[in-house]
Amino acid sequence: MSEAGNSESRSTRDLILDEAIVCFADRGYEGTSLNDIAAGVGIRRPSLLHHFDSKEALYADVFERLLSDWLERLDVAVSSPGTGWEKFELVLRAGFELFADYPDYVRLVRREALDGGSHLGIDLAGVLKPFFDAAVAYLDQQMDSGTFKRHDSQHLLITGYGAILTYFSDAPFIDSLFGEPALTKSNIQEHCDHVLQFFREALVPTDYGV
Amino acid sequence: MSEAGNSESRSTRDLILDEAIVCFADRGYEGTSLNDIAAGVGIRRPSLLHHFDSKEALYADVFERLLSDWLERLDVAVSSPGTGWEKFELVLRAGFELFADYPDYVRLVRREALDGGSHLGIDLAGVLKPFFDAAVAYLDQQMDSGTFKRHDSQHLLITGYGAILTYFSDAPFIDSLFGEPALTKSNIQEHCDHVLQFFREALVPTDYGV
DNA sequence: AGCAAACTACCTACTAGTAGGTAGGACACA
DNA sequence: TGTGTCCTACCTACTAGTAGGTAGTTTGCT
Repeated sequence: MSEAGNSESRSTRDLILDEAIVCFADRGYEGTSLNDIAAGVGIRRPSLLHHFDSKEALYADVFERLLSDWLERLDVAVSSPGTGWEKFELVLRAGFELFADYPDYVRLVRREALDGGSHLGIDLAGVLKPFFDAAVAYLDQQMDSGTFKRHDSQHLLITGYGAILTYFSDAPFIDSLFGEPALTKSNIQEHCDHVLQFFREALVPTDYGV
Repeated sequence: MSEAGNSESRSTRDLILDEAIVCFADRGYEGTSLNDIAAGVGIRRPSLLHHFDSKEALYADVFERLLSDWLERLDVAVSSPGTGWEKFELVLRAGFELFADYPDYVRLVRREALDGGSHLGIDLAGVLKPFFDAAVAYLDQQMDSGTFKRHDSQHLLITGYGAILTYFSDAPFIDSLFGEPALTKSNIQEHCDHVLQFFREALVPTDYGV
């Protein structure tokens, strides 16, 4: 979160946003009623609507907060020093860390990607496209110089996006397949290490070693 | 589909199931009303409820049809001959083919995985777990014998699951990132080839060649 | 074959309940 | 005395599901 502090120091508006994220992530936009959110905060629906003009406006604000959090951390990771595999690993680990901190956000984004952004004024893909394009350019450059093995950069990124997001978004499903909770610290770490090993073996030429 | 024929040869019940799949995949369980589905078929809601006891029963039937379709094709692919990478590639390609045929099914499963199976009597993960366990055993055996490089089989499968499903479930989102439709025949083929190349480089030891 | 009972598939009209949203009053605090 | 925050009470629109009725077809009996 951008803000810190216990529930008493946070404004009602922030408490509503907190609760809305959980509800929208859990049950989706249509599956969540304003009554659910208001009840979670401990107020009535009309009081909630005093802080937000409408359900759509609340949803948009939730998403705005999410995106600003993400872009902030993404910027830090992307603008970090390092080259080749080192940098790639750093950005990927930052992504994992981000998602591990906000698994609710991940499920929200997944739902939005599924719905095609129909609830939103803002265009999720449009906001992320510059980062996507920059990543494509970076990968192409690494492949041109021989630091990375040749792959289709766009498809590679989508594969990575899917491999990482799915672990968080489909956690309840993976719980059942694994027979143990997917989102424990150690299991998240394991999956992160696995994805990194996987990408390294697919990307880094063998004569470059580790 | 299990059944074939044009819309006139299909029973009303089947037409309802067809429409329900599209609606549930598009807008989710909560976002779809029985009026939407009935209107898509060209009948009234009460007539729809003559064929299905309730909305939940309809949803369950949709899922039952989906699962039987999937398991049928999965069985064929899994029980195919072949060893090592060949077999792995065959099963993966079968999965891609299946998803390409029924992108709506993929989005439905994704939504269900997100919701944790809350709408369903049957347990999606429970049905798929035997296949998952069999795949884990197969991979472990390949790694023990040195045919595949060592990875965590469970995490490897989840990574593959995510990499493949995401391309279909998040297609509208990927459309925007790519700047062109993701679900064209050629783009699906490209992504399939990419994922296979990716997995081969991560799995097949270099001294085994192609 | 002819007739009647039963069944199928659909309809309109309704129920009870819930959704998002609004109007206006109570209360606290500056 | 404002101003901000909350409330109750209400609205309209929509939801899933039911009641009851009506064509048309199928079935069974003579």
